[in-house]
Amino acid sequence: MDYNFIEIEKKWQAYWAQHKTFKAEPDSSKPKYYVLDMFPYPSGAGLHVGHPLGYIASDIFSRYKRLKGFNVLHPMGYDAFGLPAEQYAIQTGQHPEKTTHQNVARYRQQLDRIGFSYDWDREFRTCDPEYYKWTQWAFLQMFGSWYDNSLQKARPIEDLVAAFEKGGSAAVDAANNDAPVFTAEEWKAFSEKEKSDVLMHYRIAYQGESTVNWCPALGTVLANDEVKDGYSERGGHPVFQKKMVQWQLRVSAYAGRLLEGLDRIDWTDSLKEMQKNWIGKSQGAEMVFKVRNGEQEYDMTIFTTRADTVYGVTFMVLAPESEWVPKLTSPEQKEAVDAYLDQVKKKTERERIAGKAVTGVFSGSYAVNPLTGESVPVWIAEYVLAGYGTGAIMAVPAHDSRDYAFARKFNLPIIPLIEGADVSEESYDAKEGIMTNSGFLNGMDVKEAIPAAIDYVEAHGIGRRKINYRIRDAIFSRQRYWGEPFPIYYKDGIATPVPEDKLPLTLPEIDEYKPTETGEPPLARAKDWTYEGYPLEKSTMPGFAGSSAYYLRYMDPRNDKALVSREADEYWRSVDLYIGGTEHATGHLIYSRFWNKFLYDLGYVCEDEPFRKLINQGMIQGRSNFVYRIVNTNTFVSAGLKDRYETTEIHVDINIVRNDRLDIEAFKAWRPEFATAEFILENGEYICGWAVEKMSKSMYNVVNPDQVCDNYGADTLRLYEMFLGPVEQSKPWDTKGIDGVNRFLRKVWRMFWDRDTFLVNDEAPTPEELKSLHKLIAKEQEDIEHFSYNTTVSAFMIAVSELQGCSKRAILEPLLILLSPFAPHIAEELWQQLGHAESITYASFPEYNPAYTAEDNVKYPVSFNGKTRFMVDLPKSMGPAEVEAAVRSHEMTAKYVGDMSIAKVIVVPGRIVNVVLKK
RNA sequence: GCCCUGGUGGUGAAAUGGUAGACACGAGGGACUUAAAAUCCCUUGGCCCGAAACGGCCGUGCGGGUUCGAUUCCCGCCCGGGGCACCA
Repeated sequence: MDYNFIEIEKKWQAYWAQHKTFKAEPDSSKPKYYVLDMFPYPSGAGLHVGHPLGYIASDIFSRYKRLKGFNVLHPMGYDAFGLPAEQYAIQTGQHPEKTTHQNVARYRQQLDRIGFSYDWDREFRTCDPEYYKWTQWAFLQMFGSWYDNSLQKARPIEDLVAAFEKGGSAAVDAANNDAPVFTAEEWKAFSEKEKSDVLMHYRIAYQGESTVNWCPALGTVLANDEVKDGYSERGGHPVFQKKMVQWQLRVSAYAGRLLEGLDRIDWTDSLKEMQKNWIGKSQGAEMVFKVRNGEQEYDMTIFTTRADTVYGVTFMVLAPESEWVPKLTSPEQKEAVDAYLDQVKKKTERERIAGKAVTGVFSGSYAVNPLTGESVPVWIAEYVLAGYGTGAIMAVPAHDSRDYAFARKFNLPIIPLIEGADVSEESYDAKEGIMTNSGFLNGMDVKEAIPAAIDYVEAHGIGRRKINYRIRDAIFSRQRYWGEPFPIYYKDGIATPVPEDKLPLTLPEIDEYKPTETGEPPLARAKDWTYEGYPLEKSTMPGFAGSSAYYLRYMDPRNDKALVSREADEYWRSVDLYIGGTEHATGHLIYSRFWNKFLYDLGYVCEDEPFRKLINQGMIQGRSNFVYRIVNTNTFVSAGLKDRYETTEIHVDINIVRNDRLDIEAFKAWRPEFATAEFILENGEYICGWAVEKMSKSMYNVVNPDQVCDNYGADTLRLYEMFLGPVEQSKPWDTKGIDGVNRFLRKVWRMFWDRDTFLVNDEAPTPEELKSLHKLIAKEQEDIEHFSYNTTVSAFMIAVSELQGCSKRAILEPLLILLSPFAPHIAEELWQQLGHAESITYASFPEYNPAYTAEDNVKYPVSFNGKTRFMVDLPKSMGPAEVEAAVRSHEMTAKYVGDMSIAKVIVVPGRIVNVVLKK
């Protein structure tokens, strides 16, 4: 019998589906293990060979854990709301639901061919109403909650109302956005609308005005992580800053916990670092400066991390969008300020970043330095950001490079505060040196001066210690159709939740997916988009809404009473292993952690962090091939000779190239213009050039997993993707090595079959055979736990070549179990041929017995003055003195000693012998 | 600019501080075969000596250091990949 992978794979995929082999149910008799892949967005292009890399790794881990006796939850689904389907709908008029459905079907088909051990009964799409009901539900919970800073947790909004009734706004320390100040009496006197407006400043899901990333081309706002270098991540359209009222999530309230939680989870350093950067904690102080515009005087708060430099403040700067700008613009300067603001507003985000030109305008007002009493001018400049700190800064040009550039441009004074600092050419930003020109701080080192200055400021009521975070609240509305509708309607202008028992609030049908002529979101086109006669919210939720809690839903996907039942949540708890790309570091992985912590605060889930361990799989890049056409001809020259001619490099479809050799006939047939092509060959072959590039259609370098499954089988694909290198590493897809892996599987097959003879026998294994097997058991165990799959595959190859010719059941049975996580189809087939009625999934991982691999002898490397010269086999039981004696009398020793003499012999028992020679 | 990563043959890569290059591809040679496919065996980091050798020298981006011994640890650079970036 031959190794017919096509039939074997079909057979076992059907078997697993039919027997629900991978169905997971809570089972208190077994330890649980939850392995999750970042679910895909089903795009129209289908899967390429890079997508399954992480899926294969997680599948191997899942199958391994099952063999180890764990109850494994390994689900899959689709992140199905999003822009591409909607853009396609706008262009074609086709309902995004339809495209999404088709794409999902195609993804499922492709996934099924690779033989994943998913529990498909738990599959869902984020655009299913039964699913997004719970996205809407979570939103309503956030709408109905506020964040208590003193308890550091979210609480029901009713608690806040009760506190206001008792003590007004001063009664609580709550996260808020510029909430007004009021007494208990004032609160009681507020109208319903006024109360609602006040509460809106506290809700965790709130509506508020803020500067947002507005993308006119997409007709929607975007979250910070959806903008890259001033362009939209999807589509690459320019993005502008604009003030708008939007739904937002108070992620910033959780900044401290998001940061501190990183210490308790097993993620890579680089990913934690990215999140730390994104959260951007900085410790400093808020300080109050008196500011004066003519007769008007105000207290203006600024944030600084360098309170020690307050003696060097020579001017103040406001962000153009700051609320202080109108207050502090003097009548004489009004025209200049307006012109400046106008100019700033017209810039795209891109221009603002890229230009880095120093711009600004004087406001006409002055501020008083609270320590020196000196008066300094207040400027307006775009290098100060409205969204960070208070949107206003004290400028210390001597010790801040941005302030320095500004001072130079506008001729403002620069006062150095650190002894010996030369500020004639550039600012001295380093936090080291001895303070000078700084009153009571003089003589201190900067490191002492910072806390000393803050202490002073606090003692004199000028300011207080403050921690600022860079992370912003997440903009949560999109002016789009293909997303979750907000379960919010407007009753007399008050945002009111649709009752929970009316969820899901399903997307209405509309006839066109574009925004309306008046610029309203597409939902404005829906007939009767109202609730009990009141208008419903017309924007929809962003892409990350549906992916923020999907891992919880997998625990209990068909529950229509709760997002997840208490029992299911307490059994599965959180994701033990999460595999996905780094591109979600500052998006999904932040939002999910936030979302989970919120649900945790309200007692809906029992774990505070959703993903205990996270592995980032690398990207698989494409390996493109090129042909070289001699200019103005239809003649192509082989890569090795191309330098002799003037040529143009042309991408050639990698499907007509094998090992960089071009299939000339296929090339002629590829495109009509090449039909008459001529070739200059080397050694009778046309050698193509190559390059590693992103996998994309336009570079003709996309490798589709289906092709690989057709040619080599899913088991080979799985093994090969692992063999390619460490999972975390990015690498080009290169089919060169795939034959080796396929050869290995055929070798395994031949341990069982010689043509039509079934070879397996019941002979007792030899010590050597047991040693090979147990070395492999130990290696696989060790490697899988460390996600080092490539070395496991190598270990398999070594074991199989050592075991060549061995067809003993006692060896082959455990070998198949070891192989099954990697190459499950072939393992199942041979397992069945060994007479097992049940799937190999239910087998147990073989027990490692160190006795079989133990060596009686130790191989000592013998070094002379550090150069290892030879190895000597000595019994393990030998003591250091005996080892030394054996080495001294070894025949090779005399040769290396030569005319020198032995000064001493260093023996590290079990490790090394080093002979130190001297003249 | 700041932070994180990585740098080893023709290629993908492997090495608890202990014979660098396992394993695999590719390449070369051979066996089997009418032939091909498949399979199996040998060689394969560079240079040198040699009839041969378990012969010599060099070699893990570069320069230092620690050590009997460094791909591995420490310091200073160079280059690639990724992230953040007027964050006061």
